[in-house]
Amino acid sequence: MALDDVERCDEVHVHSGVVLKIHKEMPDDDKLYDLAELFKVFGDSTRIRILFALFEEEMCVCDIADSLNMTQSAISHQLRILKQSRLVGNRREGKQVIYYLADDHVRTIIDQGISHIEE
Amino acid sequence: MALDDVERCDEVHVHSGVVLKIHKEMPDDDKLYDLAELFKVFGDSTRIRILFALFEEEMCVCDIADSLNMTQSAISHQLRILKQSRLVGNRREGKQVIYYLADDHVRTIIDQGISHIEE
DNA sequence: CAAACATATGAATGTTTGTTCATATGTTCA
DNA sequence: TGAACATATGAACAAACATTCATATGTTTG
Repeated sequence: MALDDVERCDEVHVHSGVVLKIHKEMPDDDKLYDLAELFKVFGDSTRIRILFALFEEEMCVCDIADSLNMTQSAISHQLRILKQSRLVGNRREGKQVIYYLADDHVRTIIDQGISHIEE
Repeated sequence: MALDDVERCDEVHVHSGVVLKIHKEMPDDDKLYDLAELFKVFGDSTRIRILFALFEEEMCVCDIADSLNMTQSAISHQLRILKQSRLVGNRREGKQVIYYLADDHVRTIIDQGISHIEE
């Protein structure tokens, strides 16, 4: 589909200078996709609860499932998603796998979210 | 379902002190739900693109649709979601409705997201 | 090596969600 | 007031998703 296949409002209302600037500042599709994917990960309360749990300290899967009162399987599936987006890391310790927060962005993003909803 | 209906790992692995602390620090369900709902809003590339457009300047619905090369209806549906979560505001100016960013959290959250994916 | 434990994963299922299409609401202007 | 324009919205549909269940993989220990 070409760029101009879609309806337009009157020329009066479209300021082509701005439209150009928007195109210029807009990240490319890959980056927009990655960004949306990242925020999607925060968009589930189970995953947010996992992150809050890991704010306290690193933990094995079973401890997380226990703290959140959910099944091991459900938690494991969600940890996979959190790990794919590099929000958490893990390491094996014997039979267990220990998960931990990957970096500080997690906390900053969640804190900003909280201050938004608390306004 | 009671709190202890779910499987547990060996007592050795559950540090009840930590579990208690997690329960203490964990926001209540309403807040977790609201937080997840908020991030869900960021979890769609169309909505992110709308926010990027509004970073440049406030705009009417038609200009946004135009800049993003999408239908008025699709944009309008998404603006409704953005407005519900108070990320954007709007005002009517004659036939048009002008949308604008509600506050700075939007920018901070997106910037943190970008720095995470760029790491 | 076998049993027990901890975690991961594939398939199935019900739910949520983004877009489209048709149409309704609201505003201006002739 | 009626036609034209701008926006909003409900219904429908396909795609994405979270949990469950069954089972596989990996690790320790007797």
